[in-house]
Amino acid sequence: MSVSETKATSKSTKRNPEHSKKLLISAALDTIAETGIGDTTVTKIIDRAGLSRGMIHLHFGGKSQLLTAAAKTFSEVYYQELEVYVQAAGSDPVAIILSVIKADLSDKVMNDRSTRIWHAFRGAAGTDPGIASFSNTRDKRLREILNSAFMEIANDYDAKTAPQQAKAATYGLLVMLEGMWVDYLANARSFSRSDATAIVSKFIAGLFPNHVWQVK
Amino acid sequence: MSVSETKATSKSTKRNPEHSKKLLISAALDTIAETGIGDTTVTKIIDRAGLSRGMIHLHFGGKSQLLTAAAKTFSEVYYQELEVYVQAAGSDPVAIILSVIKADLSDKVMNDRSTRIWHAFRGAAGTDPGIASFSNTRDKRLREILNSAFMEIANDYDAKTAPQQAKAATYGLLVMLEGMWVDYLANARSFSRSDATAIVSKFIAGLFPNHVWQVK
DNA sequence: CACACTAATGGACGATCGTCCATTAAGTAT
DNA sequence: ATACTTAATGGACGATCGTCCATTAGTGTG
Repeated sequence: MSVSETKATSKSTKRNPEHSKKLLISAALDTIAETGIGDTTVTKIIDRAGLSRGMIHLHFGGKSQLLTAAAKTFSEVYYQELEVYVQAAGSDPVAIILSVIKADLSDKVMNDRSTRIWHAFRGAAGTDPGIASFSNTRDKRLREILNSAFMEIANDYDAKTAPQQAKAATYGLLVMLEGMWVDYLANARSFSRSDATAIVSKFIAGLFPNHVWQVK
Repeated sequence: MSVSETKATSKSTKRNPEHSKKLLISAALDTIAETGIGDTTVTKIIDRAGLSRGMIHLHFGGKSQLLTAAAKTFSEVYYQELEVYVQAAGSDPVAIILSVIKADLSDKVMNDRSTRIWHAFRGAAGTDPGIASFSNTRDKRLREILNSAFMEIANDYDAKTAPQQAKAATYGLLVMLEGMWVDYLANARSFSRSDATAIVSKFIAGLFPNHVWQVK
């Protein structure tokens, strides 16, 4: 019997270290989103996870290592989600850029929880080196994707100044998206994804007016 | 003797409640910049201020009230500094907008200390209502100034769509500046004020190409 | 000089922090 | 069944948290 098991790793009830780790990371991220990093305590985390007090020290060695692991997980989830959108865009540079915008402003990527967590980790990155390394991942990867796409586009205007134009466009788009995350954090209730998307597109269109920046 | 006193309120050494309050607020802001709000303790604050333990409770009633007062002070300082730049710009809408950009990216307004404090208060605004009220001041005032200036400019292109254009330009510029503060926070060492200024100007120029967006 | 007022002090309080470990319990091998 | 391994538990520990207040000391008035 028991030949068919839906998941090899999910025994659900008893003795599952891997599941416990994930539970702790998830509970840590939820707590950070709710109270910020400074007010995130081991008591809050283990209460939310429904586990016992010693688990954090057992599986991660301490609270700070758990938070670092949580930052890593959070960064990876963002990156994976982004990649899905970019892959679906194909090879057209305009489509790629629009897909990044669409992804970064989607409710799956940018929401109440993620903006709060992101904000907390950004603040902690100045002090905590472990968190800082994962905090920069997003920028780095985004910058690569956008810059190469903008380079291709800028070449249609003036090949000589294309590198500078692409660099400026990349930076400008990145800070706009970054600023919109902050705006969402501050005014989540009144934030409009469609308005945000339209305005970013309008700004990009001002730089490269011969291309069609149609958001679909 | 002692007819001439440089400042009426500065006795410097003994018994100066007003000076003590300012000292506490300043020490609180420094501590927030260094460790974030969650890790800001009364011990760190009074150590930095060089005052005794009971002063916070005596002058502010508690730690949280001190932090609220600190947020208020910080917001006011930013607002005052901004006003200086805007007033100097005169009545030309382009000059006003450029002055806001210049002010927001100046080393006096945007620096290591201010970006960290701002970031900390932004994060706390979601939980602490007292801090939240001051946290929104910046956006509100900036929005008013920018929107009326952009309205004037947009009227030179198409009076019918001017309100929407102005609104979009205002929002886009605000999120760009916001994003640049975050970029400064994350990468203060490599951040270039001149590059940032040039790129913002370039984006705005893309929206209103008939105007001259010369940064001086 | 004596008195009232209040800024300023710093230690004590209970609560809560993160860490650690002796103990229990579950899974596996012999 | 027995021995072994290890996930999981939860209480105890010293350190530190914010608050509070009895006390000290500086200032102005009679």
